[in-house]
Amino acid sequence: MKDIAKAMGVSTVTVSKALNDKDGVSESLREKIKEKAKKMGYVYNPIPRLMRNGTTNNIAILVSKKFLVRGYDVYFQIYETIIDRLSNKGYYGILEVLSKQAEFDCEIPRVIRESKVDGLILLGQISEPYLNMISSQKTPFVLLDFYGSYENMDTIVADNFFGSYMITSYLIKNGHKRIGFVGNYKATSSITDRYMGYLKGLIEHDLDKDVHRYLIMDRDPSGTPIDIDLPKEMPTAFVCNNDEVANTLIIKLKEMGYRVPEDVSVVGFDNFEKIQNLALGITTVEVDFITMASVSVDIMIKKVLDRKHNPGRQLISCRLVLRDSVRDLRKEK
Amino acid sequence: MKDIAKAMGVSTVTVSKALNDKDGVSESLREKIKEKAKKMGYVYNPIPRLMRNGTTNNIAILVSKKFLVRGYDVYFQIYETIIDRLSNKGYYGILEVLSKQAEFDCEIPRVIRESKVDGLILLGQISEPYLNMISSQKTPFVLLDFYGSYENMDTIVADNFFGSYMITSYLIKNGHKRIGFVGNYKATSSITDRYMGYLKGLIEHDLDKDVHRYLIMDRDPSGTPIDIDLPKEMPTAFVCNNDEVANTLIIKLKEMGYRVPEDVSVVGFDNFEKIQNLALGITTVEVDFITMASVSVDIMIKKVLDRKHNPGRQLISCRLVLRDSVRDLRKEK
DNA sequence: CTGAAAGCGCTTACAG
DNA sequence: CTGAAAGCGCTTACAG
Repeated sequence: MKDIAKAMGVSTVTVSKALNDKDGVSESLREKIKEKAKKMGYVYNPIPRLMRNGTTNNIAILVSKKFLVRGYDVYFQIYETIIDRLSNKGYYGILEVLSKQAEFDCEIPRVIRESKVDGLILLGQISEPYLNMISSQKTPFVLLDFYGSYENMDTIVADNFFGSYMITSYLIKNGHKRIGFVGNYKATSSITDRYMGYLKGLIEHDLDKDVHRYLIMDRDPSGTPIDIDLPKEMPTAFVCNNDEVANTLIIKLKEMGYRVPEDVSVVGFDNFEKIQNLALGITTVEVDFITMASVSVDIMIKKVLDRKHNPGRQLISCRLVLRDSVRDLRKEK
Repeated sequence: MKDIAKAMGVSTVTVSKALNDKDGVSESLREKIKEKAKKMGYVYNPIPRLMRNGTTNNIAILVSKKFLVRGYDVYFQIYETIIDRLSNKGYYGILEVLSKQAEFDCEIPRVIRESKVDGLILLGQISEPYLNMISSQKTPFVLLDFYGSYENMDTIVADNFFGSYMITSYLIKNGHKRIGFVGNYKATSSITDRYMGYLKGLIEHDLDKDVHRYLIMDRDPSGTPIDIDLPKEMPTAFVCNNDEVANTLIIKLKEMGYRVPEDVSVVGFDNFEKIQNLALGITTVEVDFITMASVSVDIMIKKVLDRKHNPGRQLISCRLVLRDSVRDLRKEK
């Protein structure tokens, strides 16, 4: 800029105004300055501006390593959407992956330690102590795809409770009475809510008596996957906490000689496309990850601009997707 | 910093030295200053330092949207590794996704336009005009997982040629003589090289006569997937340009009544774990994406630090992974 | 061991 | 319409 000013015989102030399309320069001068700048190969340096307003234009996305599962890349899809949305709003996204150890030690994320970002999107459930550490920092943040009993936290989640209630009710409407649930409801708030929705469905129809018999774990409380153990007495249908587990279950059932849906019905959650790349289409609940990601970015940016912005818990609605993995038991009676 | 200086009755220079563990402060003073800083909730602002040395500490990862395929997230895996490696080296990664349109228009990526990064990792093949545009910018860059006939470009690729030659030779050793190739060898340099390795294998054993008959497209030249058309006369084995296509092919063959590997053998490429989540293990070539990602980061940072660093084309070696999708035709003779 | 001065490259508020 | 002055928050080279 200084060079341009010198070359044109004007001040840097004028150059700055010209290049930024601000008032205070004549049109003809502006044109000439812009031309000269291009000719001289001038590249704008955004750092000083950031320094003035103490802002970085970066938003961090903090995600626990345990959620980055190969082949079931729901979170990558969300991440991509976040990046896209941030980009549209003039921001940049910086991904920080949280190791188990770092989460356990409540290590301050590097993006915060080094003041690299204006805000933080926490993608996927993290431990409460870690969350407390984050709250004690000054950086504004939102929770995406999980929540806790925390007050005043802004979080964006799918309406898991209602979605699960819907699909359970659908099974019941199709004549199922013994319905199992696959998932460790203690692992994340999403699974808890899906379990609660399932329970509500059962309770409404007085089908909850033997519910504990049909409860199957798919991971330990920390989220590490474990083998699925089928119950001795088989239900006629399973509500799985996500499509991946539904897929694994179907493979397992087939290995054991059960046909799906002829012998056992199976429903999933998420409507994750690639998993559906099977002979059998899985009936599931569609989670609108795109909207979730977009809303989280919008809220995040509002919070960056106005620290007092505090919209609370945002629920994104779900939708039933009917496919071929449920048998209609009514027809046969 | 100013506040701390005032509160302690020293200069900001001393505070700066104390907090950065630089010489020129007595140990006792340093301790006191650090304590005070913590008490006052001081957070370091990295921007001014960046301004001084005109650096951002950010590296951009530029990837075309067409490579972000759900469920076959090799590039997400690479991206994650890059982030991790960058983090270890004190850098941050910023992802920019390139739309088809932006690539076609040779739009300058936003990270460069806004001087957001010190360097650029181009992940996955992009058009030559686009690459020319990138070269004409001042930001140093490396190519990851593709290359062209370009001079002086630093690129990191798997040894696709040799890997494909290995697995083709393996098929031939197992008695196969009519071997097909699945993949559009015009789509990316990786597929071209895999095709060339396959051809070399055939040529060495004089099996290349009817090679065009067994060449099957899996995508158009721009990378959009197309349906696989099986040849009228079936070969005894297929070399697929990646595991995903191998998987699709196996499903297709099964639908048409062929058994794998009893009737037809199929091999893949990449050794992408999740795709292997099938009843049948696919014999394939393992591409060491982790090393590729790490090496690309190392080279990138060296280039940032020294613009003259120019190591050229780096080949990362591949490894055969034998599983169950190849029939040994020798045994039966 | 300590600090006054200058500077990183830009912008803003103000005076002319 | 134009520009001199001050400042963003830190660091470096130098003097004391």
